[in-house]
Amino acid sequence: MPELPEVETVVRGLREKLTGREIDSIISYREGTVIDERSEERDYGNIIGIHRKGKYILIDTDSNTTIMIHLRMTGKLVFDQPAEESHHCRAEMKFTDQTNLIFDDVRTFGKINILDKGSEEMKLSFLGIEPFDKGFDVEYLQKKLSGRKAPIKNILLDQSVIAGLGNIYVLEILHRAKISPLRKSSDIKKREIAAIIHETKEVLREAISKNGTTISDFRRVDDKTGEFQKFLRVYGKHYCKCKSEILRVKQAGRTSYYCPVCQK
DNA sequence: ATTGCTTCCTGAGCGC
DNA sequence: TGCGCTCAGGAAGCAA
Repeated sequence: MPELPEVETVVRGLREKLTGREIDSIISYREGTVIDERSEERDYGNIIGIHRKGKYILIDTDSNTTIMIHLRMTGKLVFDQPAEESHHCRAEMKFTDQTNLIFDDVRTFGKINILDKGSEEMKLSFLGIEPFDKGFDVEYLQKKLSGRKAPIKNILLDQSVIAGLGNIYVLEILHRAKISPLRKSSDIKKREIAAIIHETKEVLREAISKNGTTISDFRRVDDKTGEFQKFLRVYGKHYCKCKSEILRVKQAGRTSYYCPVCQK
């Protein structure tokens, strides 16, 4: 499931492969996957920049256009692959030099929004802070947690609090910070908040350096898998490194994994 | 204001 | 072999 490190990995791949290419067409093979919301009809233009906000991929062109892509759970962007080789091809971007980019998405939740440049600002204004921003510090998180009765796990998953975390990384962060995902947010102590901040940056940095986590579907732009799944400590595990059994519980509709001995 | 449930969707894995 | 059930989950939308 693409979270910040996987999206960052894809963005880096896209930047290398797509920068400077001219978009000839964008084909939607499924109703609702590609949505052109621009104020007027015009060419897509040449790709001049690719970046990321939270889990959203943003592709800028010189035609006053920003292409916003969200992979959701099973979306993949694969460069230079014939559409017929992709099992669940939902959309395709064709370039004037005959190369292409395939949007493959088994569960069809992913979306490609074609926008007037700048209008993504408003659309993404609900997003919270980026984990690598200077402002992501104890003071920021303390403010967000104070008075909140929901479990810490739920708050960390909230994109309007921190942009980019998903189920896997939130659980890895809490395990490294030695905090149970069940803890009430307002009860988390200052030094524990500091641990969460530190481990968030650390886990994300490590995961990006390993090209993200592939559990089942995630692929890089060259269709290779990530490697961080080898370094997970709780997600999907049966035993903690301390030999205790990892517990599984449902929180906000998602499975949480945690070690009742290491995490308090 | 905050919280939590349902919905979208398909394929894998399991029991019978 | 094949059927039906459960599970995986990001974010929107809605209800309490």
